[in-house]
Amino acid sequence: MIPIKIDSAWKGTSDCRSCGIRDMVLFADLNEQDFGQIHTPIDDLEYAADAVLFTEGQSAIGVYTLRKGMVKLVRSTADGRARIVRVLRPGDVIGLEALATAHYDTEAVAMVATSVCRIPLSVLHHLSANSPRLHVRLMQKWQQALKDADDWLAELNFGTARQRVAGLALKMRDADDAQMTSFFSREDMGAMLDLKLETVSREISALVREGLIRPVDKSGRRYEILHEQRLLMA
Amino acid sequence: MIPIKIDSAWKGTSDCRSCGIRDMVLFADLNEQDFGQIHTPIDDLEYAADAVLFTEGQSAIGVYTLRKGMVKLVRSTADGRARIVRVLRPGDVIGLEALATAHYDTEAVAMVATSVCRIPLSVLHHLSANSPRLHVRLMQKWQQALKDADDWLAELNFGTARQRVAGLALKMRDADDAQMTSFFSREDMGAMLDLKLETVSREISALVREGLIRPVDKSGRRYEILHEQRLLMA
DNA sequence: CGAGCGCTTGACCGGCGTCAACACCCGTGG
DNA sequence: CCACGGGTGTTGACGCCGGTCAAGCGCTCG
Repeated sequence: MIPIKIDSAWKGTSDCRSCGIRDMVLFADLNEQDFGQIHTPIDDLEYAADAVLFTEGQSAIGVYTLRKGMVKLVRSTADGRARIVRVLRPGDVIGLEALATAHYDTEAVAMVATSVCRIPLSVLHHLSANSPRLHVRLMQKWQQALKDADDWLAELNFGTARQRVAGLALKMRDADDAQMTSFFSREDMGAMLDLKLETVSREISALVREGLIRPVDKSGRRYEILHEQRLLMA
Repeated sequence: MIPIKIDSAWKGTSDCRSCGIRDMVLFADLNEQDFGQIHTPIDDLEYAADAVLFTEGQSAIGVYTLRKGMVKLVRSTADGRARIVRVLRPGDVIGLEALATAHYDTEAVAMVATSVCRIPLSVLHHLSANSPRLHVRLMQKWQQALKDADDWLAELNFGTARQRVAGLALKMRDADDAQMTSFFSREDMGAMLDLKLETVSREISALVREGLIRPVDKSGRRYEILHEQRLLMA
């Protein structure tokens, strides 16, 4: 059994008013009056790759906003296999379910060095009842999470191995540069796509050989998309 | 191309105060004051099997509560295949996403004769801001929908054909009688589990042959669970 | 009673899983 | 500076699960 890393660090409390990604996140359109109602500090936290933010079933402290990095949501099946249900990226909210149940439904693991801020449940409960602005944002985040979940099922877990890998390449494109995309360890990709790591590796090799994508590093994590149309077609 | 059935009927307006399944639904703990704020009628509707409640991308009138029957949520992939992402049962909410976007993200189709009530968006927007009781319920429904979505991905779309069919049998057990379970057309089951209908049929036959389940009708839709433990194990 | 649809079953084939060898990168220590 | 070792990714050989194609069966409903 490999010990679980909890390589994390507290980085101070956040001043959300000056947040660099505030326009993407829950607090996007709060006003001064709303901020005045926040009486519990919001912590900034950083996690190393493979660090665990929280585990499945754990009781919840707060809800996280992902500022930088990537986080995978992992479910363990009854017979012990691990399934990655989604990957979250900057601007996404982690652990929304805690608002309803005060427990996390899935395990959350940083895939690279990651920074987040953690908003206490009490703050969100108070504001969601008293700030229509947060209320609307919250609804949007729920809707986005549900749509993402359905997308993963409908687009990435349906069809041939080739279609799945191609689909993942397209889904994981950089926000700022649509030609670049990120892959993960072949094992993680397998857990996302319900394929074995050897199959993932083979399909990636095939896409490279046929000129649809091109590796840009030696670790097999970053690729350039050369032929978007042929990736879409399968 | 098979024409889409829209075999539905308006059955009057609902008096939610006396709803038979009120304790399961959004309006469970509204008080008289809350009901007083509902100024738009809530319609009761019935749909025949295969009738379409709404299509993917359609602009939304309201959010539905499923009173009786079963509804499948269907996504169409880029290359035209249909994927069933979830099946909803009595007490579930249909089309929650419309609260955030005023559009439906998936197609909803009745699988059997089904009755629903439709709550106008305006009513929910007003009440979710003014009734903390509805607010809490709404959050629970979002959380449940997201958990269901993740469950489908992690439990029913992972592993061998046998595991998937067994998993579906367990998931579709009756609410009031855990020994009984419902199946669907073999084609629909294939679209849920990412299997071909022949494979679904073969796996069901195998489970019957081995004595884990037993058919109780001639149409292949209702089965008795004889050996829950062996279904769980795969 | 016959047509049509959905379910089952069989034979065959191909894609993906399994097992294994090998390549490559990188950190460590001689 | 190179030798070594472990971890990750790639590639090959082979077998099996599930897909494909097709035939046949049993309901239901004209």
